Order: sequence, then C-alpha cells, then structure tokens
Amino acid sequence: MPTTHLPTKSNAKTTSSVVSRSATKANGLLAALPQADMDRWISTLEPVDLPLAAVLYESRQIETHVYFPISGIVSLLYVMKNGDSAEIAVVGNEGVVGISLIMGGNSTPSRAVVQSAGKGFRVKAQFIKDEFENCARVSSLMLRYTQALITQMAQTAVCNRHHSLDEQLCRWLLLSLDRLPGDELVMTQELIANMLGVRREGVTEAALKIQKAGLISYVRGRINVLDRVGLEKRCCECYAVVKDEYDRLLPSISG
Amino acid sequence: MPTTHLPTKSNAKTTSSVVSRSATKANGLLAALPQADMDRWISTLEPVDLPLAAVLYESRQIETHVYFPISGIVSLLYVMKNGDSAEIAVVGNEGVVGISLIMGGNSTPSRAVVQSAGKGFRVKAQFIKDEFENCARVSSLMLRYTQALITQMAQTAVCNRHHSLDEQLCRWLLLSLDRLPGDELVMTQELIANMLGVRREGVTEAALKIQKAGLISYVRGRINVLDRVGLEKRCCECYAVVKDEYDRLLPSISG
DNA sequence: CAATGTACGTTCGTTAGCGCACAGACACCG
DNA sequence: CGGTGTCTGTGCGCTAACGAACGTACATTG
Repeated sequence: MPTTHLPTKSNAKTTSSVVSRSATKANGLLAALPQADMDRWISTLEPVDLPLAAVLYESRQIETHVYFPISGIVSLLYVMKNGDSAEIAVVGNEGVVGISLIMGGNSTPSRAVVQSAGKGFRVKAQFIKDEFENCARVSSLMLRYTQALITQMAQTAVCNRHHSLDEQLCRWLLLSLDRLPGDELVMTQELIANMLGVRREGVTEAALKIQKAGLISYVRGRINVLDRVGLEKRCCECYAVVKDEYDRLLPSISG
Repeated sequence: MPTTHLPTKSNAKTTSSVVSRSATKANGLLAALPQADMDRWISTLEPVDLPLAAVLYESRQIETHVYFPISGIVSLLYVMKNGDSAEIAVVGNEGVVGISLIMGGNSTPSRAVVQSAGKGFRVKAQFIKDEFENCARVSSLMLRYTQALITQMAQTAVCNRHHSLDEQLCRWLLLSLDRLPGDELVMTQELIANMLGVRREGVTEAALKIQKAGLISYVRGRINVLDRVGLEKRCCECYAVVKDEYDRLLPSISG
C-alpha cells in the first residue's frame, strides 16, 4: 500500500467578493435552486479557490463550511491508522462537499481533498442548516443529492470487493472525466493509486494496458482520453450504475 | 464467487394489530421519539414478522414501507449482474430500513434481506415522508441515523479494499453480535460468504482459525462467541470506527 | 434405519495484487 | 549545461484469495 500521503499544501482560499448570479449556474445544485431561493443565497456565497491537494475537510474535525465546486474535483477519502487510504466518492460541479454537516453530525471520519484544481463557492455551516430546515426546495435537493452520493459509496464498496484493478481504473477515469471539461486529466499514477487504494505499480500496469489498447495516452501526469466508449466497454458495471442513479435523482443536473 | 443466491422465501408479513407503546421502545429510533410524536405514530405502526431470507426491499423497485426492526438483522446488499454480491451495511433494532425513501429517491440499487430472523414495525412511505417534512425531531433523528449508516458503508468500502478475510470476519461477527441478544449467531458459512462477498471455503478457513484460537465455537450454523474481547483484538479498526460513530450520532440508542 | 440433503472441511493448481528494488526518462532550476 | 527531483517502467519473489472438485459429518424424513 502507498505510504506516501497526500501533501497538505494550502487550504482553500476565499478570492474576490462580488458574486454574479450567472456564475452560480456553474454548480449543478446551485443552478437547480429557484430564483427566489438564490436571492437569499447570493449574498452569503463566497467564491473560493480549490488548489490541488487542498484539504477542505479533515477527518473528525468540525466543519465550518460546505463547498459547491464549479470546476475541479474533490475526493472524499478515508485514511487509516497505518496510512492506507481509499477514495469513497468524488464530488465535482454536480454536487456539494459537506453533506455530513446537513445530516447533523458536524464531522465525519472521512477527509475531503482537492484531486483536481478548480474553483467554487462556499457558505457557512449555520446558513445551510437554516436553509435546509426552512426551505423544502433546498432540503429536497440536498437529500436527493445525498442519496446519489450514498449510491456512489455503496458501489465503491462492491467494486473494491469484486472488480479488477483494470476495471476500477476505467471507472475512476470515467468518473473523473465526467467532472472535467475536455478530454485531459492532470493526475499522476501515484495520486490515482492513493485514490484507488492500490500500489502505484499496479496503476502503471493497468494504465499501460489501456494505453496499448489505444484508449488513452499517458505522459508524466497528463492523461488524454482518446476513446471514451472503449473505456466504458472495458469498465465494470459500477460506473453506469452510479451515473444512472445521478441522472435519475438529479435529472436537471446530469452534465 | 458465490453463485448460489439467497433464497427468496416469503416477504415480511403483518401480524397482530394492537401495538403497545412499550413494545415500540425495542427499536432505538422509535424509543428516541418523544411521547408527543409517538401519539401520532402509534396508530400507523404495523407489527411485522421478519423471517429469515425475507426480501424487504428489492433493487430498483419502488418501496412502499419503511421497517423498524425490534429484533433480528437486516442486510443491505448489492447483487451484481453476474450474481456476485456484497453487503454494504447492516441494520438491527438501532435503525430503520428504507432511508432512500426519505431521501426522495423511491428506490435504490441495493436489496434488503433478513439475515437473522426477527420482528419489527413498519409504516407507509407517505406517512414517514410527511413526518419527516413536518416534524424537526423526526427529521433530525432520521438524518443522524443516515449519517451513521453512511459511515458504515464508507468503512465497508475501505475494509473491502485493505483488510484480510480474517479481520473482516471478526468485524462482521461483532456487528452482528451487537444487534442480537446473547452470544449465539445462527448463520451458515455460506450465508456469511454471501454477505462478505467471498468464497464459502474462505469463510471456513477464517472461522477455523478463530475457532482454534478459542474465540468462537462453530457447529452447523450455530456460532457461539466465547471471547468477545479476543474478537475485537483480532479485528481491524473498522468495527470500532463504525461503532464510535453510531454512539456519537445516536447517543441515546447505543446498545 | 436407510436415504437424502445440508453444512463444513480439505486439497491443489492458478492468479491478481503486494512489497521491494532499481532503472530510465523527462523537467525544471541554478 | 549539469544536477536533482519527479514520474514512469520493469523484474522478482511472495501471499491471500480464487475456482473446482471432492470428502465427511450431522440432520431430517420417510
């Protein structure tokens, strides 16, 4: 197992202060909020940078904000006592980081790490709690997202149990691709190994296979996806199950 | 992988009709409801039998009730196209089966199967939805339970990735033991293998090891736990993490 | 009491992934 | 331009778990 941990660079930083309504549309959940609700939200939304490897949320610590990414990817991962890690879900501009806060525990045993740099908005814990309690549209939306997230986590558990590294890598690439523009992922094999909870060498082997099959081209941390359909064919069913659940529960968002 | 599927015997059946308030205390969540709320619930609670192998909820089908067990154990498991299966969480008298209903999806890709026979109550989907929307005490309780369930699922994912069958068997025995009275589990190795998503022979081997260590005695589907502390020592950290989260989020319930 | 089914135990060859060690290749920086 | 660090490739012995086949012991039923 990988003993090298993710570097804890900087935390997310608040950037400018004026938030345009159109900018909020870049996050699926925010975009799904009716105008009337956004009127309340707009003034409390803080733009934030999500630099690579930023830790948005540390295991077992009290969370102060929830994050709505508009670009980039955030991984929810478990790190165990001996340093072994495993990703349990990913969040991109379709979702929100900090569901546990809404659920009423103010922390979780998981960690939220920026896996691909981007930007987003955040709001204070108390604000989202109040909104959740007082506005059925907000709570309904958040709950359906939670359900989708649960599906992703459950499918990850099953995938970890039964599927080969090759299949899992394809799943992971597809999940990431869905959350990024274009066909390029910037991501070292070491990082991917950390996320999947496997050896770096294992990722090298699996990546070579799908590269030789002409599905991707891989050069020093830059992956170009050449044949997305090919990836889907080589993938286990887990990707499709999760994607279908997201589409079913959050039809307005499916990107 | 096990190709033998769980037999789909009968579904849960409603039994008698008069529900005493004291009987409801046997479920942790119902017990945590204030008197005032129970006044509304008492007349809609239906007692149900939970016979072994009953399928409370089938993958992707519309759920009509949520179930509050008062004895026995219900497994949430994923069954894949090729028949491979894996348990993602267990629910006993501390919880409720059918969270997805409250979350607003009316189904999930998972299946709920009675793993150890018992009894419980159920209420109609619409009732719990209304209660959830209109009563903050109810929603708060359900959400905290959901958070605990999420933790269990996430930890299962990590455990599947990193821990040996021996460790996982210990975890599974402890989780089951916590949800049953006494020190005996009635459970074949075949069944356990289905839950853990491994071969039956693998369970035999692991069970022999911990039997030789004097922690359990195992005879034809009856497991007696002789040394619970010994099991905990041989177990991975996953059991403790999950248990601590349940205690933290639902302090009134921790059995 | 024989017959049949269920549950558990055992063996053996196979394989995916691990841990470790090291080698090339590119990238950036002084 | 040379040095140093990062990223990827490769080789090798090792182990846990798999798949399949078969043996054994107990249980229930007629």
